[in-house]
Amino acid sequence: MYPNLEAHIASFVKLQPAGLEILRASLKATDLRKKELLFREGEICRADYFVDKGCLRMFFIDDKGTERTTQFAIENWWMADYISLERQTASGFSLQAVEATRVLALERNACEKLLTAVPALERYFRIIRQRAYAASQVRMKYIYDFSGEEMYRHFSRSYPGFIQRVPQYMVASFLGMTPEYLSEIRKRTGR
Amino acid sequence: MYPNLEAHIASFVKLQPAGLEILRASLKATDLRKKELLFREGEICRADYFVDKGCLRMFFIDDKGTERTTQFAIENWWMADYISLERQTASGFSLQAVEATRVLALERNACEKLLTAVPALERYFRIIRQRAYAASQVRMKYIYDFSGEEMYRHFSRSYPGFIQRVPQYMVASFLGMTPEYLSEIRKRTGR
DNA sequence: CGGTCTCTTGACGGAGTTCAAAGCTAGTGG
DNA sequence: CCACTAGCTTTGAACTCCGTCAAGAGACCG
Repeated sequence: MYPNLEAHIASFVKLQPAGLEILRASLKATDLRKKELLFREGEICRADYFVDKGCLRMFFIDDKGTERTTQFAIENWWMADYISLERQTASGFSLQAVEATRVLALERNACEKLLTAVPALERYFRIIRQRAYAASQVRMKYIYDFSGEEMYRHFSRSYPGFIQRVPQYMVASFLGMTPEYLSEIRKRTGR
Repeated sequence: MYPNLEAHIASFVKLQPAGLEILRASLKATDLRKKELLFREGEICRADYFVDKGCLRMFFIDDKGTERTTQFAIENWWMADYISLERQTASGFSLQAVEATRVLALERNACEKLLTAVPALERYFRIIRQRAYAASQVRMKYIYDFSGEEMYRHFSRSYPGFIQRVPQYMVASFLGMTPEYLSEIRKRTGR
């Protein structure tokens, strides 16, 4: 039914057929066109989204009206504003498809019920969240440690090909710099 | 036995007496003096640490030899380098007591066994990790959005009193600036 | 009290931003 | 399938925030 997600879960915990059924019933598959939004700044994040195919980004608009991309999510990543999702309060972010994207949405109430019915998934999400947090610890270190140029070099080495998938101004805002400056760096470092 | 941690867990999940016993047996309480290290950059993070009393910080040394503080943890927070902990590889961080601190250490193997024996704790840690991750999403937003001066104002409003607990150069490095510049900001904004 | 750690001050420099304008590219409709 | 347009990228000059360096003033601990 959802081979990518099911394989992903299976690599962490073993589900009973009954559990798998409940999981499938808890999800809603949605296809998004390029630039389509799952929710907008000020709205509530209603689900945790698994990227089945494609790419999502999280961003907000700063006081000067510029978009600032804080995260990307590609295949096999979950993405949500977890504060907005937990408390059902207005989100400070927007969630958008960077390209044509298929997501599996696990809505808040469905998630609660799912975890009660299939406790083995608590373990799956515990591990997933721990890894996401670990990744953000490392990323924080890069932000503290690297200059703009080092950030770009690190990023383009770690995710070669991803650069082609995303417009450069989004990469720039993700790296915490202006598109103009990224352009200058790319000229210096030879694309 | 460990009233702070046990109350903290109880606010999320209900443990059976037997589970509580196993939990207690899995922990090691350690008292640290000011500046004492739990592990050093290049060593392995062997446990997840719960701050029972006091304050920890995570930091690394940048290429110029300057300490950069990436996180603080106070009472009722867990702290670890989760990549080093999961893979048992060398950590890119050091973990240090900012003041006299009492931690409860949950070592990696003990943690594995504990979670197998008491699956209800998977839920506790899933929620805790999700909140930690949510906090890092918000923090990331501040980092993208705020100037140095705004970061300081936000920080000193959000955690009044914490400033007094921690030397200023650690606050500066946490805010991503030099002590000299923080000093200048404090002069401008009236302490 | 003496020495080390911490905080402050000020002059200077550089990484990165801002603004404006021109060149490209890709998607869209005819 | 081409032409047009809107959006993306590049360039360059002026500017600014913040880091660097160096030196002095406190403050804390033995």
